[in-house]
Amino acid sequence: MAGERAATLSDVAREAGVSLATASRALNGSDRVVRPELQERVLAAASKLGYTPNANAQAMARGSTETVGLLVKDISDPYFSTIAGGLADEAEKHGLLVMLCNTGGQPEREQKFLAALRRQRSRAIVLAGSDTADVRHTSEVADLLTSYLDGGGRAAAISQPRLPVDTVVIDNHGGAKALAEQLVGLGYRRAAVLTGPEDLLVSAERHAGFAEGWLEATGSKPAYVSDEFSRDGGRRAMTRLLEDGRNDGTEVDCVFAVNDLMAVGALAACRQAGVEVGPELAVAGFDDIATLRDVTPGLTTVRLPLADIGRLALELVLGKPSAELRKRSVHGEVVLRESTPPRS
Amino acid sequence: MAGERAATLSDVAREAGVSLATASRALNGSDRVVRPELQERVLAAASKLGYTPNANAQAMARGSTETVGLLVKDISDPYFSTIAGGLADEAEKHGLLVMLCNTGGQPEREQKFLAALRRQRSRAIVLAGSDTADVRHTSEVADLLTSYLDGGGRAAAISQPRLPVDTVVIDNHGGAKALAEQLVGLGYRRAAVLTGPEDLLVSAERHAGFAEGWLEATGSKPAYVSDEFSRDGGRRAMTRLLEDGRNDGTEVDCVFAVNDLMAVGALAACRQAGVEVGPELAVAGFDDIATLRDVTPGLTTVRLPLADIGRLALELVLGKPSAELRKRSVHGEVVLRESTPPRS
DNA sequence: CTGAAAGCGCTAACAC
DNA sequence: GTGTTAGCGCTTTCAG
Repeated sequence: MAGERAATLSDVAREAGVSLATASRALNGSDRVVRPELQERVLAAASKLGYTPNANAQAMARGSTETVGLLVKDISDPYFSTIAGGLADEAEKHGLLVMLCNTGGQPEREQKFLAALRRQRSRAIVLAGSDTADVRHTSEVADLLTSYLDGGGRAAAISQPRLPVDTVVIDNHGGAKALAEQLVGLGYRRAAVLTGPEDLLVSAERHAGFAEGWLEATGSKPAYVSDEFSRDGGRRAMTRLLEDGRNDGTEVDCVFAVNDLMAVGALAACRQAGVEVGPELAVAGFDDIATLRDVTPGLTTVRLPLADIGRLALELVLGKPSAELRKRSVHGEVVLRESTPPRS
Repeated sequence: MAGERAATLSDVAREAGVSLATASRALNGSDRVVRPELQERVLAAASKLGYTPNANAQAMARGSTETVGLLVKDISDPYFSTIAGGLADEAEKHGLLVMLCNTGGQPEREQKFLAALRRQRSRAIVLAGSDTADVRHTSEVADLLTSYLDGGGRAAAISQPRLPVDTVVIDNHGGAKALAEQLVGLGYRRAAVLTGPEDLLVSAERHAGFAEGWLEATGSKPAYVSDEFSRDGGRRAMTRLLEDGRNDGTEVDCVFAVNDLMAVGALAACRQAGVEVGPELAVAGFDDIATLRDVTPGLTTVRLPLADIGRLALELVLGKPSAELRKRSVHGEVVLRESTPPRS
């Protein structure tokens, strides 16, 4: 069978003894209606020939596709894969295919993907986690998006509203602030924040929110240590924090890692240093990654409805376009667990 | 600007004062060469007009696309997202876009996606984790794949070789067997397996491999409890196992959960039941999910090079086609951690 | 090296 | 209702 030129619509039309147009109408229910008898003949011919419509040809003729693009920094990161899961689910409901673009956080790749998505005439593009303080890159992305939008595309971002598109705004600041307040309420008084790179917005916002809450509640600013926005970054930052504290007597009683991955790294560092998290030192994270809900001690964190965020972003980008930019805010919820027991 | 019909190749050609053919050749380096001067003129015109090639049109004219499809059961599951990450990386190197299809384990969806991918004329399709003992569904998928292949498509699977395509075979049996042997070597004598649904092949294979290893080493077959192939399934199965053991005196000293997620659920169940994993009861998993490497106690497991598996699958499916089906075996490596200390 | 022209497979006016 | 016939935007013979 191999090599057998795939059956086309005209093949089907010929086989059914009808015109091209009729075959087309019968096969895809346009507004026009086809006589049942013919309809059946066409369907029969199509299945006999093993006909499969050519989506590319349809896209050309119709001027629109059935695909949406999703840009993430790293699909193997549970934060993004959970968002992707929600978005993929929603896409399926709309009969859309999603093009997964793994940028690896590299600006060039991001731009390349954006161009590719534009070439594909993707119906819509959702950008997740592409927030940097890198102004140059941000403006290049903004330009690419703008021309994509001008061409009739739709786009949305999941992040902070720095791009000229609809966005699902995650309240990193508020969530971290609420967490700080709760921790102070539990009796903690000396905090440190484990942050990612300075130019990573999520990290910066969570840091700022926590600092603000902490300052308002205690009158003092939390210390902080920066490292990678990853499990190992968290471990290293915590190790450094522990060492420094011992050397200069600036021990803290509570640590906020700006995401769960870093928090888990911090947990590991504590374990290695013989510090018992909970009784001796409180540790909290952010995101509430599902697979991490079983670490011990249970990690206090700020829960984000990640899957919903993905769904929401797609809804937003598929909804009817409006002149002004839309924003949909999503708030986190503080989840207290054993890693931050009430301080006695 | 909006609404402005996107510039086409003919616009560019006209603007540059050359023919359509020349513009095409200049813009995409066909085998033909264009005089540098003209080349430049075309490039200039293209950038002036903000020209973006239409991938759908190219696909039609060329008869081939730049996309590959990836079917996974659940992208938010770290097992799949890690595979997806590796595959996406590799795809990027080849300049390919990946269409992510989240099947949710539903056969109909899987078939729908396969059809969609075929319509899209995807260059290749990689199926991950779609292994059921459901013969009917398997054969329907096989049929769909066959006709896709006949149409010139390429496909590969990650799993067991039950489909008529190249496959990256994961040695679930061998890995589990090796784990069993090591556990016996550590001094364990009474094991139980926490399995997923009977018709899930990965689960069945791991169970069988473990049972075989255990039987050969101890002369007895491990008990087993089935539940969902998930964290909660693991928790429930473990809870039941613990209760039963207390009631009828069949306590075990060692438990093998067929994947890390279930193992983590089992850990939670033990914690709740006041059983100390490690000293009192050994627990092991399978996969070595990255984010789970920090649970306490450290989970003994069988490490699978998940990202490599994704990469490998793409390589396989992109490599030159061969008459006979190719298989690439991937083996797991037992990683001993604190959850299975040597038995004293 | 360049241009003219014939498709690629399908949809959507537009007639009948 | 159904058929005819232009395209959709690009690549690729086939002639020059």
